[in-house]
Amino acid sequence: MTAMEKIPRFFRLLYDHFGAQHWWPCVSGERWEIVAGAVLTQNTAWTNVEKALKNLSDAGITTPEKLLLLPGEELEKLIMPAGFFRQKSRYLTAMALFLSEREKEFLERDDIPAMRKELLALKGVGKETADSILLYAFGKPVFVIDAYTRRFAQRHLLLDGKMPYDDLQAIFQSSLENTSTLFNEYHALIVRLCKESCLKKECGALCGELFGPGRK
DNA sequence: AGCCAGGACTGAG
DNA sequence: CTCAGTCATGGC
Repeated sequence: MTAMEKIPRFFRLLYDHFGAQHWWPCVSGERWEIVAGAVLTQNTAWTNVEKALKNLSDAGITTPEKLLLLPGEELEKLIMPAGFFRQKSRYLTAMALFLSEREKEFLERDDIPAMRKELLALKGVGKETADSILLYAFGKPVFVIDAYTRRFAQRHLLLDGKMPYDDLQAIFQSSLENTSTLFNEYHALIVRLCKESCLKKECGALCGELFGPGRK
């Protein structure tokens, strides 16, 4: 079975086993919290991101506009638990500046490649962060490739886990109906699977049960 | 005591 | 293009 054949089938298996995940995980559901989380989670455990997000929420920073009123030093203190706080405070400020001007327009626009380029032009926004924002904050049909997706592709789709980002993304997107709800669920299910039974980069009994023998 | 986590930037080769 | 070094905290 080819990867393109496996991808839709494995979604069914995951969905039937775990059910709907309703991502992105966040407290308020505010768009800004999703965007901030996407930046803060860069190479950082989500438990630490949650602490930073709670600090921001408690401080009343729930929109890009409110963040822009906060002195940079204060911002650094609030997000400290998420690590890399000096860079990330600048990244968040740049993002807030951008969104305070373009957020409305982004909601209605449909030219995904153009929006992606604009996000990628911001300091601190790479492909994964840009795509997470497009999918989870703006509901655009973009498949997010992260460390979990690569692990899943390597172990179960028998692909080269370190192939270029856009190539791996193209495989997923050409194997599925391009809808944000599907891409949202699929990525969430991959994360759920990895957290549940792919710890230490190896799969437990569940993976074998769902997909059959994969790669060592 | 390390090692790692839902990356991205910079500089060098 | 690939690669190492850098950034920082908290949990295990």
